[in-house]
Amino acid sequence: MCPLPVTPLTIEWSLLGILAERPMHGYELYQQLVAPTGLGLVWRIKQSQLYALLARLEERGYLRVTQESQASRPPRKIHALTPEGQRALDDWLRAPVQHGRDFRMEFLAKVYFARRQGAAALAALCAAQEVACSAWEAQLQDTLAALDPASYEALVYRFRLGQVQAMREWLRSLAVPGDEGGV
Amino acid sequence: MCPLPVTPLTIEWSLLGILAERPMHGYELYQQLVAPTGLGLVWRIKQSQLYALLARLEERGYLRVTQESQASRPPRKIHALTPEGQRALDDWLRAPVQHGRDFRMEFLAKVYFARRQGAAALAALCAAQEVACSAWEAQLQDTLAALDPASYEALVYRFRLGQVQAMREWLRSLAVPGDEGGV
DNA sequence: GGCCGCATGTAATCTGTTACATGATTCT
DNA sequence: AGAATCATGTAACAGATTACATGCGGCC
Repeated sequence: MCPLPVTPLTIEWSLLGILAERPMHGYELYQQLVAPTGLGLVWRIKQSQLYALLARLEERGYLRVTQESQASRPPRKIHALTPEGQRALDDWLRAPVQHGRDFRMEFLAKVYFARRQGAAALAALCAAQEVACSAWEAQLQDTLAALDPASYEALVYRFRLGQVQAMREWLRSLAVPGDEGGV
Repeated sequence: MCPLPVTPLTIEWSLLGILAERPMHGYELYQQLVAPTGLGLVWRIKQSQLYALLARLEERGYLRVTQESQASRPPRKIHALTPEGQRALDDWLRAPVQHGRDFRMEFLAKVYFARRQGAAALAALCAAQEVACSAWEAQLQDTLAALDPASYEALVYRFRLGQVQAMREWLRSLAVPGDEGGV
């Protein structure tokens, strides 16, 4: 129904994720997002940008908005996921990230939502990501083997290798403990 | 002589770094930058953006530009560092990065230039960065100790801790080998 | 004849940041 | 009286990305 610029690719996924639990108005969503105890730890947003993103998500058909009047307060706009929004979110949640640079924010956000869905969802996500990570590692090892070990390139690849190995170790630590209960 | 928006904070440093070795025109600079054997590995730029950045650096007083006419080719603009540009570059090169997120691009670029200046410059940079990293690590350990180990926050901090530890290990590996010769 | 290399950019678009605007209510 | 909370945004600016523009010379 619109040009639909195909891919949401930032913090917008987190908005969908929060709205999946229950519909909310913008201000409340913002409170959730900046809470230092959860997602606010990995993704930040300005209040003014939030309203812009919500408008975009609505245009894209991922959200439906309804107004709720209040006595002596500005009316609230309640944002709810549409079926398309839900499906897009589910797809995103199951997919591993494809680049190391997307780990520290995007993947940690996925983990945030996967945990809320339960231990099985989390385990599936981690398994998928582990596959991706081990492919990266193999690729890095190969490239590295072909390089002069004293070159700048080799040094860069050794750095990336160390980062990826640390990611994999952390992924394994997620799977291990009796870690299914806590929020 | 202008408003001067204070801080260059991206790939612009790399432009200054390359021009510090010798003055160059934009097109040649671009070739250097995209070479897959060097900086092109960590920082990418579009050709059209390069010209915009060069203009900005000139306005800021870090570069001086002179034209060089050619027979039957568009004239070249040769960009050379000014003393202010050189000083800004030196300051940048000596300073460690202050956030983990700046490691994979910005710090690796610093290493690229520090290596060209010699083993001493590289060692100094690494030592400074090691101090910063060990402070991050201590901070993360402290925060982590105060958290419920089953919480999302703890999981995030454990991830960051792993990344920082891998950075430190890599920093140590840079200092070790007989690694002063190869460009 | 057509494409690649040389060498420069401009224009349009998109995204994010900063600052400001509104206006009632409740807290201190 | 003044500040903070609730709840929405708009406007102006800064930055990056994408696409397009120009024009010659040499190579296949």
